[in-house]
Amino acid sequence: MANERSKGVDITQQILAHATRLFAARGFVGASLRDIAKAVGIRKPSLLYHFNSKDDLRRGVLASMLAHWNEVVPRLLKAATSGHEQFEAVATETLEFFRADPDRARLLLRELLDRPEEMEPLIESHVQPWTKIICDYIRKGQQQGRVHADIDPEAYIVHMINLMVCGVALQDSITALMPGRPATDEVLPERYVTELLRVARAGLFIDPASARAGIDPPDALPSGVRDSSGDAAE
Amino acid sequence: MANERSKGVDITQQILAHATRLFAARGFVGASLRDIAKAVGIRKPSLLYHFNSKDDLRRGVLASMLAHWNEVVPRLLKAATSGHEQFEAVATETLEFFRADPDRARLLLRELLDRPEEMEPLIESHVQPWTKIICDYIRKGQQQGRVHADIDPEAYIVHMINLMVCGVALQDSITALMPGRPATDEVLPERYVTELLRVARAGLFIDPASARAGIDPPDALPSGVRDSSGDAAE
DNA sequence: CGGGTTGCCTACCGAGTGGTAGATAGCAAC
DNA sequence: GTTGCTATCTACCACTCGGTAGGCAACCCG
Repeated sequence: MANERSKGVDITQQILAHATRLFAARGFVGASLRDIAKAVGIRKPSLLYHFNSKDDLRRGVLASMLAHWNEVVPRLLKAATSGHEQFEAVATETLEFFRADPDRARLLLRELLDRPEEMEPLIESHVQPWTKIICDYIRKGQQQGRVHADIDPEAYIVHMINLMVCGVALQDSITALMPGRPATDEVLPERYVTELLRVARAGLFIDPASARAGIDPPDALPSGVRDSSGDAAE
Repeated sequence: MANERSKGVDITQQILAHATRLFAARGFVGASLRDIAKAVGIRKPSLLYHFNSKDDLRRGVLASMLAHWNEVVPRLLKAATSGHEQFEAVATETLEFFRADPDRARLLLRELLDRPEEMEPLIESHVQPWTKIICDYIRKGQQQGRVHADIDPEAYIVHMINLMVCGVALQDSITALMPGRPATDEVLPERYVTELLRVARAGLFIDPASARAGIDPPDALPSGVRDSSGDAAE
C-alpha cells in the first residue's frame, strides 16, 4: 500500500474534489466524513489529518471554489472593458464558470440556504465590485438609449446571477417541466442556456441586436437615441 | 376534522407548520425530530404518533404545501383565461404564493436539490399542465406580433419559475449584492420584485406596455399554425 | 546509523439520531 | 364499573456522527 506516495494529484486536492461533489449532492450535514473518505480511498482519521474538522473541510471547499472563480476574473475584467460584445462576454463567461462544474452552483446555493450570514461577506467581497462595474455599464447604456430606461440596475444584476446560479444548479431537475425530454437529452441544455441568455438580453436592451454591438465604452455619446418610440416606464 | 375536542388548533397542523419552518431553514437532515417536537411543545414519541416516521412527516409537509398551491389554482386558472392582464395576473399570483410564505420556496428548492428524482413527478403533475397553457398563450402572442418571435416558450417559463422560486428563497441573502441596505429594508424587497416582473415582461413582450393590455384570448387564429421564422438565434 | 516528520491506520469515545416499548391519563359508550 | 380508544409520556434501543488516542511504516536529513 501507499507505493505511490507521490501520486500525480495531491491528496488534499482529491479530498476537496470529492467533498465538493458530495456536499453539493447531499448537503453539508448529509455528507458524512466517512463517505467522503471512502470516496477518496482513505479512512476518516486520515481525512481529519489533512483537515482539522468537518467545518474546516467545508471552508476549504468554499475557498477552493472561490480560487477557481478568481481564475476567471481576469478574463471577466478584460471582457467587461473591451470595446465590443461586453454583455455577451461577461454573461457567457459567468455562466460557463458554473456550467463547467454544476457542483459549484449547487454548493453555492446550499451554502446560501444554510448559512446566509456567513456567505454575505464572501458575496460582498467577491461579486459586489462586479455589480458596480456592470451597473455603470447599464446606466451608460440607458444614457445612450440602448438599454431600457426603467431598469433597476442592481436588482437586474441580482436576478441575472440568480438565474445563472440556480438555473445551472437545478438544470437536471427543473427541465422536467420541458416536454420532449426523451431522445433530446443533448440539445435540451442548449435550448435552456440559449433562452437564458435571450431573457438576459431582452431584459436589458431595447433592441436585442445591440447585445452583440455592445455599448460604447468611451465616455462619448455620439450615437443618437434610437427608437425610443414607446417608453412606458412606470 | 375540526372536531376541536382536544385543542383549539389541530396538533397535526401545528406539527406540519413547525416542520415546514425547520425543514426550510435547516434542511431535512439538519432538522431533528426532537427540535420539531420541542417547537410544537410535545415530546418526540408524541410526534411519531401523528407521523409514523420522519420521512412520513416530510411527505406530509410536501403534501401540505401542494394543498395550499391547489388553493390558488382556481384563481390562477381564472386569471389565465380572463380577457385582460393575463400575464400580470398569472405572474403576480404565482409570485405571491411564494412571497406569502418564503418557506415554501426554500422547502421546494431544498427538495429539488436533495431528491430531484422524487420531485420530478410532483412537478410534472402540478405545474406541467400550466406550462402548456402558458405556452399556447406565448405562441398566440407571437402570431399577433406582440411577443418576441425568438422565444423558446418552454424554456422561458422554466426560467421565470426559477426566477420566482429562487428569488424568494434567497431574497434575504442575495440582496446583499444590492447596496443601500441600511435604512431601506422596507423598500428593497419592492424594488426586487418590481424588477423581477419587469424582466419577465421585457423577456416576453416586444412592447412591455402590452403586458397590461394582454393578448387577445379568443382564438383568432388556428393554434396549430407555427410561426414562420421562429428558430432561436445562436 | 538514529531521530523527526509525514501520512495513514485501528480502535475507541461521547453525543445525538430515528424509532420502539410500554405505562398512564382522559374520555366516550355500554 | 368496565372496556376501549386516543394522545401523550418516560425510558430505552441500535446506530451513526464528528473527533481523538496512539501505533506503525516510510521517508528525509544530520
